Amino acid sequence: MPIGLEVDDMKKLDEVVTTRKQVKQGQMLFSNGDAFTSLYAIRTGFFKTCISNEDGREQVTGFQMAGEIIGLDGIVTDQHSCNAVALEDAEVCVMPFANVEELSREFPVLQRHVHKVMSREIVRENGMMMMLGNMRAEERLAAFLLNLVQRLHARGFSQSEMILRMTREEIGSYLGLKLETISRTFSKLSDDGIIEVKQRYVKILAPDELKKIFNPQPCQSKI
Amino acid sequence: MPIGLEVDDMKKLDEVVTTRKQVKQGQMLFSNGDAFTSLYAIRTGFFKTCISNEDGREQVTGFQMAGEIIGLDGIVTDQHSCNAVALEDAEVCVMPFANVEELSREFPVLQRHVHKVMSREIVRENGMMMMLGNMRAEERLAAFLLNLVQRLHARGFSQSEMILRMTREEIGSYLGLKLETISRTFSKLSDDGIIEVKQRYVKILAPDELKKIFNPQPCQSKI
DNA sequence: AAAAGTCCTTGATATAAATCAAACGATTAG
DNA sequence: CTAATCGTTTGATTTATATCAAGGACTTTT
Repeated sequence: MPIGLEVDDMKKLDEVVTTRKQVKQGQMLFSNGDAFTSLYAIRTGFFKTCISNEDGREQVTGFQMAGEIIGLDGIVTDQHSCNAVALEDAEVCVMPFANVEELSREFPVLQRHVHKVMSREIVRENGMMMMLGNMRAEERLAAFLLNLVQRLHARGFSQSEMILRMTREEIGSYLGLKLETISRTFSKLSDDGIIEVKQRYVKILAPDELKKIFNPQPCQSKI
Repeated sequence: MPIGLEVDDMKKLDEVVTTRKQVKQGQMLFSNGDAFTSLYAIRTGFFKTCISNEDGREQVTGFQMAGEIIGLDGIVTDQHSCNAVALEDAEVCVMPFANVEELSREFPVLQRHVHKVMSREIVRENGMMMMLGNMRAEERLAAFLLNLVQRLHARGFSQSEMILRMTREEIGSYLGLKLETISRTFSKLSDDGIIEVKQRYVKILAPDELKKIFNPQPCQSKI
C-alpha cells in the first residue's frame, strides 16, 4: 500500500486489514442496498461493478483487479449503490471503514493515500464520460484494451496478450455498446491486423495502431 | 458545512477557508495541468467542469452550483485534469487542501464529510455512465432537468421553474448529444405539454410525466 | 459421445441521433 | 438604428449502432 511508513507504523496499519474473504466466481461481494461497512482491497481475482435501473437496464461501471479498491460508492449514504461481482474466484482484504478513518487520522500518509484512491476513481469516471459521450465504437474498444493490458502489465503480465475475464456483453455494457457491436469491432480490428482474437484470448499485434485509433492525431493538414 | 460541531470547533474550521476568490463569467477557476493546491466551495454562481481530448473533443463532466465542491480531480496527481469555467459571475471559498487534510485529522466529522463529498461524486458519475450508456435522448434530458430543478429547489428556488445557465451545446456535451438533438428534444417535450421552454427559461408543467420518461415504469402487463 | 447451455459471430434491416444546411431570434457592437 | 454575432430552431439526409435472426464454437452435463 502507501510507501513512506516506518516498520512500527506498518504493524499498526496491518490492523486495518482484519480479515480476508473468499468470493467464488459469480458471487457478489456486496450488492445494491447492502449496508456499507468496509472497503475491499482485491488480493486476487477479478471483479465487475454494476448498477441497474428500475426498468432492468444494467450498466457495468468498472472492472477491478488485484490491488484495486472497491466499495467507495457506499460511503456517501452508508449503503452500497452498486453490485460487485467476482468474474473469477477471488480473495479480498476486508478493511472496515471505521478503522480506515481512525488510522487515517493517525497516519497522514494513509490519509493521503485514501484521498488519492478516491480522486483517481473520480478522474477515471471523467474519462469514461468522455468515452461514452464522444467516442465511436472502435475508439472505445481500443481504449478499453489498452487500459486493460496496461494494468495487467503493471502486475507483471504480458504487455501484449491477455485473457479477458468478461463476456462481450459485459464489455458492451461498460462501453455503452451492444454485444454484437463489440463482436463486430473485435473482428474489424482483427481483420485490420491490429489484434488477434480467439474468444477470450486477445493479443495486441500493433499497439501503435491501436493507440492511433484511441487517440487520433490532430489533423495533418495543419502542418 | 458539516453539522455536529461545537462552537469552538467551528472557529478552528474557519481556518480552512483562508480566502475567497471572485471568478467572472467565462473565466477559469483552474484548468487542465494547473498545480493542485486547493478545493473550492462555491459560494455564489455557477460552474461547468470539462475535459478535452487531444483531438479537441470536449466533454462537460458536471455543472456545479452554490454549496458544491470542485477540484477533487486534482488530488490524485497534484495536477488538475479538467477545466472549471464560471458560467456566471461567481465567488468561491479557497480551501487549501493541506489545511483540509490537517483539520480532517483533528475533526472526525470533517473527515467523514470530506469522504462523503468524494463518494457522492463517484456515485453521481456512476449514474452518468448509466445515462450515457443506456438512455435515449429524451430520458437523458428529462433526468437532467429533474436533477437541476431539484438542486435549485434545495437552495430555495422554485421547484418548477429555472433559468438555464448553460447553452444547448454545453447541455449536449454533458449528455453525450449534439446541440440540435437537445433543441429538438426540448421542442418535443414542449409539444407534449410537459415543459414550457423559452430560450434559457424552462418551466416544468408535468413533473410526473417527466419522471415517467426518465424512469419508465416496469412493463404494465406484468400486473 | 451426445445433448444442452453459454457465449460468440455474422448478415439483414431498422432506427435514433448526427450531420449538413438554412433561417430565425436575441443580444452586442458600431 | 443597423449590422454583426451568437445561440437556437427546424428540415433534409446520412450514418453508426441497435435490433432481429440464424448459425457456429466452446463448455458442461448426462
